[in-house]
Amino acid sequence: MARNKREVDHDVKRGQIEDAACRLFLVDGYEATSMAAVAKAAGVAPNTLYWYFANKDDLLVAVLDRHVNQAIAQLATKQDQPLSTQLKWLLVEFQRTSRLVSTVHARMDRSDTIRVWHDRFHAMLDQMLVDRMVSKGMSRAKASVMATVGTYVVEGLLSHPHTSQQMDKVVLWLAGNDQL
Amino acid sequence: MARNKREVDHDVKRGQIEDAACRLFLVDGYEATSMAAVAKAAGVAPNTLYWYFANKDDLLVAVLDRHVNQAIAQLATKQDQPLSTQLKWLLVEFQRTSRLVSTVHARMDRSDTIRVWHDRFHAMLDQMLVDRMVSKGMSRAKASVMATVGTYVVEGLLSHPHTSQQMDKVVLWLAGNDQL
DNA sequence: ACCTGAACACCGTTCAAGT
DNA sequence: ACCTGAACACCGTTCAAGT
Repeated sequence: MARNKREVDHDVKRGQIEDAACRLFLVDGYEATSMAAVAKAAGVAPNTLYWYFANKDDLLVAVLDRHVNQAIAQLATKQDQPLSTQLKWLLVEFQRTSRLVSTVHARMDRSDTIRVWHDRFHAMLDQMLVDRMVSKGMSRAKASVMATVGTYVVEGLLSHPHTSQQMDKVVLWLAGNDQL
Repeated sequence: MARNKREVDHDVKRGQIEDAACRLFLVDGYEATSMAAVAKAAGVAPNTLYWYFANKDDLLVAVLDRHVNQAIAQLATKQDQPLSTQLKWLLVEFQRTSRLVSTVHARMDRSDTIRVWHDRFHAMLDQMLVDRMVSKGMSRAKASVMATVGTYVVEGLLSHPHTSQQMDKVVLWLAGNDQL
């Protein structure tokens, strides 16, 4: 008897649950965060989550979309800065979410929802990268290869330990070679 | 009252459990395979597994070592073949275990055992690649960067869907650029 | 439409007891 | 030293019942 039934808008409450999940998934990781923990942080009973999300993977997708949309929005404000700067900013930005990258790959073949999201994300990223390189004068054939290479190198850098020097060297090579 | 106590050697039985786990982890994936399923396939009670392995991650490490040792042994017999052939063989070989690659990355920060194994594996692979490129006349500085790039591109190819044409193009670029 | 307490099936792991 | 049945704590999810 308090905050239920229309006292709070559906989307607002859904957003509050996403807030809690967002925070916990980043700090503790997806697998280490139980639905019970998310519910507690959001101030609801565990099963209430299932009114707003079909399952835990669905909640993950909502969290992922938040991160991606935020990154895209912030990147848009940096379009006129040098490309190496943008690349480095993107790396630092995604480093915070590197655990989620691993989680997505691990859950892809257990959850259709996650696999669809993953494939869509890569299609979008790939198109973005190819278009940029083509507009810089690179042939579409080469741009296609370099987009794939660039994506996987960044993913690898994110999910493996590195000295910042080694990382800088690789980013430098990438920026020079890709003509991003 | 049958196959217990010294009737079967410790290491042999441990190997039989690894056999079962190896098969199930590849077919169903690590997370989808319960310890109960491994035990059943090996013909023992679930808790018997814990006499031979400290926990599920320990069992995974044993399975991973099997795959790696097998791959190294087979690769050794191909040392005189062209490098692009070797690279392609390695890709196909590891493609069978691509789910385990994702699993290792996802479990790294929950399990010390897995993280240690992962870091060791990359150190070994990196040294192998760098040595080979240096022996082909590449500077150590460039070889270091290219080893990192090559490793991550291969990891990316393994864990993402691709047309075989796109994969061939990237491998070709890699073989040409790396001077592996 | 929204929320909940209680339950379900499953999981990795442990324990006490056996040989 | 090796093996087991039974139990434990936890998990994602569901159900019946409430407002």
